[in-house]
Amino acid sequence: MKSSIKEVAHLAGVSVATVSYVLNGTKRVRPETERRVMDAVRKLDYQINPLARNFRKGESKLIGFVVCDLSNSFFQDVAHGLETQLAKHGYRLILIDSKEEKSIEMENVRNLLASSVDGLVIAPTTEDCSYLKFMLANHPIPVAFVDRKPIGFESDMVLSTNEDGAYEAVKHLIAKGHREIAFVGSRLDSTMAERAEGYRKALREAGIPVNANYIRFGDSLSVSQRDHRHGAVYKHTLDLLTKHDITALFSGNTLATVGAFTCLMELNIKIPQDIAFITFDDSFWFTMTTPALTAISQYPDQIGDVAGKMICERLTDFRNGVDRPHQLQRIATQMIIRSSC
Amino acid sequence: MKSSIKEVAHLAGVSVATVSYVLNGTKRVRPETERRVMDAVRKLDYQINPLARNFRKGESKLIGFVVCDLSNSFFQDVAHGLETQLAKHGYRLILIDSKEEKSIEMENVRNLLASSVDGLVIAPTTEDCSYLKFMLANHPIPVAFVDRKPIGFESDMVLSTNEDGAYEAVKHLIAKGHREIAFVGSRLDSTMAERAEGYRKALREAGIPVNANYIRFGDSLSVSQRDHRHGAVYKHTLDLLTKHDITALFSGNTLATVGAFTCLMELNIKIPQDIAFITFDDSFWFTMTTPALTAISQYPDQIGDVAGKMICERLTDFRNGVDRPHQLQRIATQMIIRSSC
DNA sequence: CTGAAAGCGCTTACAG
DNA sequence: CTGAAAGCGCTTACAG
Repeated sequence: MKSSIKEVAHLAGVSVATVSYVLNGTKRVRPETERRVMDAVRKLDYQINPLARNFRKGESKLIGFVVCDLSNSFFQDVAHGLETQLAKHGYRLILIDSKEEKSIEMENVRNLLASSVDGLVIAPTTEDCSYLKFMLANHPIPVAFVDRKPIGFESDMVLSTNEDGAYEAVKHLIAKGHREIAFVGSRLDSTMAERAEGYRKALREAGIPVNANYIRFGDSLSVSQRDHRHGAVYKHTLDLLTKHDITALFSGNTLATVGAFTCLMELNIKIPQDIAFITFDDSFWFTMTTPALTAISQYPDQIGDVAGKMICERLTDFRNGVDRPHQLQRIATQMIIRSSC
Repeated sequence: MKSSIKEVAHLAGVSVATVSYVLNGTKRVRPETERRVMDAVRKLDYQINPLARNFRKGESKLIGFVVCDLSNSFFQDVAHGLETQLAKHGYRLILIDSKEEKSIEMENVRNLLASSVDGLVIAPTTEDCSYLKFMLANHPIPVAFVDRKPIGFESDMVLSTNEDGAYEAVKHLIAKGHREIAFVGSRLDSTMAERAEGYRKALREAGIPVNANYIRFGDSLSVSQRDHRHGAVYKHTLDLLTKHDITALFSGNTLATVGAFTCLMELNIKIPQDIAFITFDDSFWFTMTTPALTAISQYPDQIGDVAGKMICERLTDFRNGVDRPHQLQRIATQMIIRSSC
């Protein structure tokens, strides 16, 4: 069975304190002593008991990632980048899905706090995150938000350059001669608002009047990509296509693209001949459609990576009692031109 | 700050043992005493310290899921089902990606053991899992395998009905009049072998000779779906299409479909007119292609769910000292007919 | 440079 | 039905 520090100490002929010191490098010991300890460790195949250590140090080495919608591959990629970054610092990731329900998100945070995670990364379902003020009142731990801006709770954030990316997309459309450009998003939240702002900015700069009727948002009742095929965005697209004279469509995210593209397919509208199409966020299957879709690519694992760094920095700050102001980092997007515009 | 069981005991005027008993329901106490304890708990907003409890009980309440390829949405769905099931039993999931590298998988298992997970679910990168015998020698914990059969280590498994599903797919093709049917898989492993066997069985039953040259497997050098577009399966498909007279193609998994379908698109081959196409495993984007793809759907969250149940049963078995034989469960697949055949 | 000892917050035989 | 106490395996002031 597993051996403990006591047996190591006994075999090495030293105290448990000394064993702890050499194992953690937390105090200088004589080289000769260190050798004896390490020999004993090897002989017994000793491994530190993390349960005991965590308990003693009052940390779990666990970071929770509360994701608004885990079926969205964007967040899976964020999780991947986050996990990799955290592993470098000896932390593990616990992933948990909120299924776009605020109540589930709150429950998730509560559970995670109850299992004493050392930090939290949150992709919030909605902007209102004031509940965190209460929940974290007694156990202040670092929190970083990704993808969406919270309201009612100040903390670190990492987001894509939503406005710039959208601006670039629409500028590209305008350069191709389009003036009747519509924007569809799966739902109006802070992120989609930023993208809509980039859309407006590009139009304004080109002297094209902004038509409020060309800007459409869905509801967010459903979370599954399957359901989005004939969801609110599908209907908006249908309306835009049949009752308005648009020549180009800018989709605010992949979820919206699922609905918009399904509509385009069903109406048998030729892209880019009949309509130009561009979408924010890239997915690997955008090359398997006919035509392949031009997209503003985000870098989700970079977002996760940066969020992980922020959390780890905060954690060492906490230990050292330093307190830095919250920061917001933006990860640059990039336009990938394919065949849809 | 956080209060401890001692303060609760003090406030309630009882011993810490009693508090522990009522909190855990582990011994009968007088209703009156229980009330006093619960009052104190409420007054202090006391929450049990899981770090201390885990340490004391020698468990972490953590289950590790070591995934051969986390970028594959199939496994993300398995993880989702697993997580949901484990949560019901008070366990949390730690997800970790092996990127289809055996050495990373072994490293992951080692790390997870070092953080003392209570159980392990593994989607192995390759069949050889004999390393587990050594790693688990000193800390025997329950292990369940998903999706792929291991060799060299006996444990519980949950797999899809690969042979039956493939058989059904090929029978469907035969019923449509096809006789020159090729099979492509991303890589030859136990799962793909089972699917190939279903393919052969359907042919044999229909009296169609099995042409060994019609069965192709890729290598597994790359993990990313993007790279599979022009990977080994792409080349096999190109060869089958240009040098052989096949009329139908059965793809063994989504990764293979990425390569095969890309090839079909690039050669501008009309599906199903020029060639019929069916694939094992379903993905939501199969409705966004032209045409929509007929698929043998798997139920990954059910796989995860069952694996979770198995682990939890083993865990209670361990505690009670019972030892049951290992079991293999199969989750049924279902054919979803769309427009590609 | 090293050790004896306290203590982290629980759970659980054991005694009454 | 309840409590006093041991002990899980570490880390860390403190003393020498």
